[in-house]
Amino acid sequence: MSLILYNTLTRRKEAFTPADPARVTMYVCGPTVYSYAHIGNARPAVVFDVLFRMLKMRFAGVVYARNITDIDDKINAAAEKDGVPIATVTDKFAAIYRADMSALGVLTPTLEPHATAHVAQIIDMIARLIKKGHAYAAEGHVLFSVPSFAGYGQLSGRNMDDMIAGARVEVAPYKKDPADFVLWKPSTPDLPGWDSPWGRGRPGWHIECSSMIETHLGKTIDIHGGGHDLIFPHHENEMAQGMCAHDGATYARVWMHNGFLTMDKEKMSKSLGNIALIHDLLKDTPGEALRWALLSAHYRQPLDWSDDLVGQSKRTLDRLYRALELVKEQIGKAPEATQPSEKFLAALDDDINTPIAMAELSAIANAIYQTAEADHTELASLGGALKASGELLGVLQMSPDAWFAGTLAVAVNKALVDKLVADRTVARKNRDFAQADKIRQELDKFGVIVEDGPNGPTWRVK
RNA sequence: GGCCGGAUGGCGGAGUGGCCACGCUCAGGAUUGCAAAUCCUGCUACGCCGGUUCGAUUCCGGCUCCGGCCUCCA
Repeated sequence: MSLILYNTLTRRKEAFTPADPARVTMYVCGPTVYSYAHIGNARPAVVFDVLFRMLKMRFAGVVYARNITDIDDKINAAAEKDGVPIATVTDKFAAIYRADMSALGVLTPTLEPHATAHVAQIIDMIARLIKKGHAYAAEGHVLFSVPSFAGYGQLSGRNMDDMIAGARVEVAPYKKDPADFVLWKPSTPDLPGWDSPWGRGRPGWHIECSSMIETHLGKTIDIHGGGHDLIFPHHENEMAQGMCAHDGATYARVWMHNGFLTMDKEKMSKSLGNIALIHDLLKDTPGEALRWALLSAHYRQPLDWSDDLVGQSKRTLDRLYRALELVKEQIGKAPEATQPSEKFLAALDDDINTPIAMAELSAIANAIYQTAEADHTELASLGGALKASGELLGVLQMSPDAWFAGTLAVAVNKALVDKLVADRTVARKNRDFAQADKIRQELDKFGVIVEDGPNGPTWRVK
């Protein structure tokens, strides 16, 4: 089986073959760090994390870069509001972003380049674009000349006439063509800026990514990913810059875009106010449950976020963890990850079909429940496959004990729960069921459920 | 206006020209001191209208509705 990926550029599923299997390159547009990230921001991070895991399993070397945009007017605004340097804002929110991603089981990318560390390279790339006749300086700005690149519009499937007809293109006196976009813009003395041949200023958004890709990954990368809303103008512009700087070399061999997370059927966005911050969600939901919810729909489909979705995800994982717990009880130790099941791999290989992959996880769990308790070989085998499959998806990585105790309110003393459960066991031995039920009701107040199994009682958080 | 997606059972969500997705929820049964967990059964799904076909949720045509991009945006 080979890996099949949908390519936005060709609008088809294609077999994926990297240019160099020893160095597969992937770049995904990361966050602009000026405030807390919402769960919609997490979708690309989680989706491409799954792809990163798949690539690592398959190829000898994978270089995955996810940038941190730390030059941006919104950052400037936030810093000015608090009267602090922009680094204070960006350092804070970059750290929070990393913590959020970690909680969602997202692996650290190979590289996390910061725009501020690449200003020299950005200036160099802009200078080369000017030299090649694809950009021009005007009134302290440098603009990319869209008409100079015949291939403009191929990614987003739009042509210049349509865009101008849309009449939403910013008109500025220094633009030679209304579609030209900014590579460098001047900074007033109160704004952050860097010296350049065109005066003190700061880079435009699109050039940052092109430059960081060139610096770390090369002229042509295998996979470029990001949210669907980045296709135009961001990725279209990135591609134009990269191809023009490199005499037409392919910029990205495969373009991938995830669909949106919606809330009440509308795109989650700060301006609409329909957002759920990862930071807040993690307060009462395990990261794996959020991750499961994010992967519950195919990555190119829209996904409507709701409390109900999170609840369903949590309960589904409960059942999978219970299967792992059962294996552990029967064979006497936690199963170790072996190999993901073939069906599971086949599902992910087909353009990262996570819903089918997740169905396979359930199938393995069902097989565990239906396997004879004495068949330790089979149980260990199934448990190992479940664990290994979960690993590729980035779930089922906790011990069942930790999972079931995970959301226990901090205020509740774990030792107290254990004591109450022990007291209840004594009551049951004495056949004092009234007392036993009373204790159970007590535990229920903490959200704790006691289950009487063949090997004594266990408890978990609802 | 231009470009691009989507419409599946109580909910989430795959997929397919004819047969079971899968998960969650709910109901009934088995089991249990009672529960929970587990097992069994059920809740007669595929936006509308035509067409092709022995047969369409799946292909073709038309329609309606919803969403996204065209401006910072994952």
